[in-house]
Amino acid sequence: MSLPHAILTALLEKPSSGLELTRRFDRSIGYFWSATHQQIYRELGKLEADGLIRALPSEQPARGQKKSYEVLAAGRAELARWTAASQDPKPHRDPLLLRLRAAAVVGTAGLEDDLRRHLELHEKQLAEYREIERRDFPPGRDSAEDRLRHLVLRAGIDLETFWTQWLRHALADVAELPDGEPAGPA
Amino acid sequence: MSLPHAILTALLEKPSSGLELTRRFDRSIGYFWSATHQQIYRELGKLEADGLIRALPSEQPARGQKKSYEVLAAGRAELARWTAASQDPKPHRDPLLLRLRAAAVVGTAGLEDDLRRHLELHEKQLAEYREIERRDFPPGRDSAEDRLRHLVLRAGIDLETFWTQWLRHALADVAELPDGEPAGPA
DNA sequence: AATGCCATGTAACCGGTTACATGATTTA
DNA sequence: TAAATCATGTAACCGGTTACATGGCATT
Repeated sequence: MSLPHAILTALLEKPSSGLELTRRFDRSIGYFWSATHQQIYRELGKLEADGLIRALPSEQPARGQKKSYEVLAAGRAELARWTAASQDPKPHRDPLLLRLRAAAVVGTAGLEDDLRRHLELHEKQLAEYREIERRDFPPGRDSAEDRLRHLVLRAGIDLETFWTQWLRHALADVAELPDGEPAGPA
Repeated sequence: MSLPHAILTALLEKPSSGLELTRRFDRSIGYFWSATHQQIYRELGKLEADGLIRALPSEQPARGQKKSYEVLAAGRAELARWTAASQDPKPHRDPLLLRLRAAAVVGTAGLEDDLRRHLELHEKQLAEYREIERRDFPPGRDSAEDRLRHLVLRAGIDLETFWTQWLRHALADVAELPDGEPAGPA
């Protein structure tokens, strides 16, 4: 149940319409919690029905008309409750690691290209994060909020760094392996 | 669409019944693709209907009776196809990073305990991975299959290492921040 | 008037989660 | 024979994904 809280956070940072939220999810928020516009509109409806947010009264509510929302006191309280609540980490699900394991059984033929492609994507993402860090977090000045936001960005940078390094190892290993399937099961 | 392929891989490594698969998912496979027994039985039924696996004929198929499966040629081919196919990386979804971002808005009160708990869980997982590495991958000997399996385990070790380090940074930062909510929005 | 974009939605589907049901086998 | 455990399943739900629909506004 994280999507409503992601939206509450985004709306507290700045009241927005559904489409504006969608764009912000495509950018910064989506780096660790992505959402499509369909999800966002659906969730905005629920949050409004639950009394956690409200539409800004200025605009008339009609189809095709922009409708902006702001967080109510109950919404802020719910977000604070959720942030402080204990939550178990959900298990990973990584198809790429699964494919490597499958390749140990059926062979590595065809894998190398996609590993290279993934490496490029992660390198691109890493560069993007580093650019954000350079722009938004110059050394020296860090308020309380900045400290936390920088910490989150650091997680993104370190994760992408890990993936690029791991993929380089993987490519080196796969390159010197025979293409076909290995010997049968033990 | 990774669950069926995770099952095919597991069955190629060793033909098994549904419950045996469930246990193997709890152990090694589940480290990067978890599944419950309900999912597994459902998927075994589909895979059998699609002609990718078959029940071993020895056992009688009755409720409460063990039923083991093996992979057919079509199943192995499908797994090889999937392993080689290009697949886009799916976007991350990490509630913990989201909570940090929310904490930048509503304050860090109550967060510290859960960060500590997560740190302990990741340290435990890391120790488990390292033990597996010590036991299954002694230095020196690595066949082709071993090389790939070791690579996957290395990903687990490095990811857990990242998380433990990041959580220690996070705890240090949160500890020296005021508990309450920070100043209002810009 | 036609085209294209902005903005908000609806509907169907699909995989994962949770709760529960049922039969068979072992052990007290 | 009662309880516990092994083993296989069914059903309802829920969040995320994909495809499509509709209205308003700006440009040509």
